[in-house]
Amino acid sequence: MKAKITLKDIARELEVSISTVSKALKNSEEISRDTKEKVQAFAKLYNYKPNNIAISLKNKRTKNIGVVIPAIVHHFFTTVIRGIEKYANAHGYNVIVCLSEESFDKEVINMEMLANGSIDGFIMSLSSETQQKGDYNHLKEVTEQGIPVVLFDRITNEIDCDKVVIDDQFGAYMATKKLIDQGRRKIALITTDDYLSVSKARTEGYRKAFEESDIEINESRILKLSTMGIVDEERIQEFFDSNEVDAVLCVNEIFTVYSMRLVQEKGLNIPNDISFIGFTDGKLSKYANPSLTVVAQHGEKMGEIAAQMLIDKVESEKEEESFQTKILEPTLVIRNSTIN
Amino acid sequence: MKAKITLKDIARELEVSISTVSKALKNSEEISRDTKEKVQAFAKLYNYKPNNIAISLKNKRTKNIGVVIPAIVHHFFTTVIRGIEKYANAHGYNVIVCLSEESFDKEVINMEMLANGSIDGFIMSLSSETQQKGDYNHLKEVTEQGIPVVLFDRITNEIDCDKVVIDDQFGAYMATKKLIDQGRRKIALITTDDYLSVSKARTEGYRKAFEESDIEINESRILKLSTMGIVDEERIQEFFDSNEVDAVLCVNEIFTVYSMRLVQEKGLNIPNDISFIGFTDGKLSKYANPSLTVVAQHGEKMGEIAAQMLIDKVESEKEEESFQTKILEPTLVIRNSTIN
DNA sequence: TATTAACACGAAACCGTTTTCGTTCAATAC
DNA sequence: GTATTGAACGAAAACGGTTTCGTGTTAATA
Repeated sequence: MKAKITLKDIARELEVSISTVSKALKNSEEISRDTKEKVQAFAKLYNYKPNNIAISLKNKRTKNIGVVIPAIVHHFFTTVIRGIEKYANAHGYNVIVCLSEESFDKEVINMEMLANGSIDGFIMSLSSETQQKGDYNHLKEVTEQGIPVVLFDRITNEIDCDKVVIDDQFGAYMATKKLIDQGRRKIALITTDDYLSVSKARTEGYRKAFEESDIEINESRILKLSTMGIVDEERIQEFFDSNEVDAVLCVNEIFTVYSMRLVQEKGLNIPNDISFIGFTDGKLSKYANPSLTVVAQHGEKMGEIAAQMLIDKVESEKEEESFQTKILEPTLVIRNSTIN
Repeated sequence: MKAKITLKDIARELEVSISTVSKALKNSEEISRDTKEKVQAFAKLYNYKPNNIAISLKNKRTKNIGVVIPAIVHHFFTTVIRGIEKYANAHGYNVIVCLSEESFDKEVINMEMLANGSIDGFIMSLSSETQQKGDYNHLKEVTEQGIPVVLFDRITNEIDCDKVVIDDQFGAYMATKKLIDQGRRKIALITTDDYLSVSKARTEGYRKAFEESDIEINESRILKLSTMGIVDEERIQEFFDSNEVDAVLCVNEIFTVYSMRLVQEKGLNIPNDISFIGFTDGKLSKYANPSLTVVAQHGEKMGEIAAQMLIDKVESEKEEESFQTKILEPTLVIRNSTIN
């Protein structure tokens, strides 16, 4: 086991000072050509690599980004991580991922762990419990300490920071409108409780499309399910047993594919008897049978933008308190669960 | 913006030395009750939290685990991350995730970035390009430096370290055997090139089941696809056009669901005309239509075990060079793509 | 010959901790 | 009254770098 070599080791071997070695490796003008070559050759030979921790301590910069998300098994979040990774790595940053598992406490603990020097900034999406409680003190604390934060997807207006979201309301509006235009009138909405910022916006978009077309909404056609844990299959079953619907808009992939299978088992044909539109352009949608028409959220893009915003803030010297909210346009990906 | 408070700040305010503050906060016997109370109260008031970076530098321990995986959009890997996170967080460790995107170069770069002090150990699954090249020098280097490594799923025998895998051969054997027992004889295998350790093992299991039942294998029923990029839909199409099969074993979810839709479009009934078994018990399988019988890999469990093995090594003082390979048993999850 | 400037390098502070090893002072023992 | 002990605290080194500010040497200039 050959231990890592340090500046001190090189200095000792070459009988120069640590400062000289440090400067020589940085190709400083101060150091003679001879010495530089000697030091650099030696460093290369012994595969010297500076210790990141020491550098972090000195510059008060870790080149690490903390990402706190509610879950990782949701396709949308994994695509966002991918986007973050992509941009961050290209700019020399590492990504530390922490899962809140939709729990307020875990979110707080994870942030505290990371906030004490481990990272230069946060990219996060709020846990549903946090949004339900409406308690954002942990976020306030880090921003007050001067740690930049970028919120994405599940955001809050109570915190002043950069944000990236898609226009969820428009996405739902667009989808609902399409269903209406195709002559559907009994359009169900399967969503989650309103405290989730995205679900609320999507519900609004759904309502807006109806209002604009002067169609009355049948409130019993709106089903609100819990975000926690597994899908409440029984409630979905009941819902379809007791409601007549000719189209369904769902706020995530799982709700959609599960519902689709249910109505197929009842003997209905998709999309002839009933149309489906989901949110998130993931694999479930792509490989569903029939393949699913969805509102694409462009998670990877979102991740890249979030990373860019964060790194910009981290690397900008000035302390301007100007925050922006980027709103991405969702797009409708037409597949076979709607009439073409 | 209130900046983070340090030991020095506390020391100055309270007119004691830094050492005293440090000891007081650790409840050292050396410090008088009075002073301890004073210091602790002050620290609490100003929400003092020690700087992780400084501590890392001092103890040469970061409490960070580096995870390098080929991709994150595969359900299996996300479940493993989840397991790692779970165990790691419970033991005070953070998880730094890096994606190699199946690229050898990215794998090397990521490891080098992390190996210079950022992490205490690695948990990783090899990129397909790495397995293809058979070049493991980057792994050798970190192990020689004394950094513990745990390999999972896609492993190599050329590196001495702890490993966690499922018994892929047995998994494939079990699945194939089941199909044979149900009277299927024209069983196709859709897999990837043999350089992927897992694919190789699965192919062996497939062969073993045939040998044991004294059935000749029709080599044209084995389809090898690339791991890179997207699914080669054309080759799958051709394959089914030119081969007569009554059952299919696929080494991942995507291959399976795509093939299923294809044969359904050709008018075949699953599972009556043709059975399907896939690998990985993910959402695609669960929500496919019909729901998919799979060989479950227990990714979360795998992640937990990997994290446990790594942390054990990291925290064990002694330098015993003993490595173990944990082999998890896969289980067959029976759903509706096979005859019950 | 004395002054000066450029050059090449080293000493030391610093980042924020931990920890070892004094040191001071008062109380006790002899 | 002196030596010993222990309690309570501080100084300083260490972790591994970066960076500022000397400093000694040499060569060019006055």
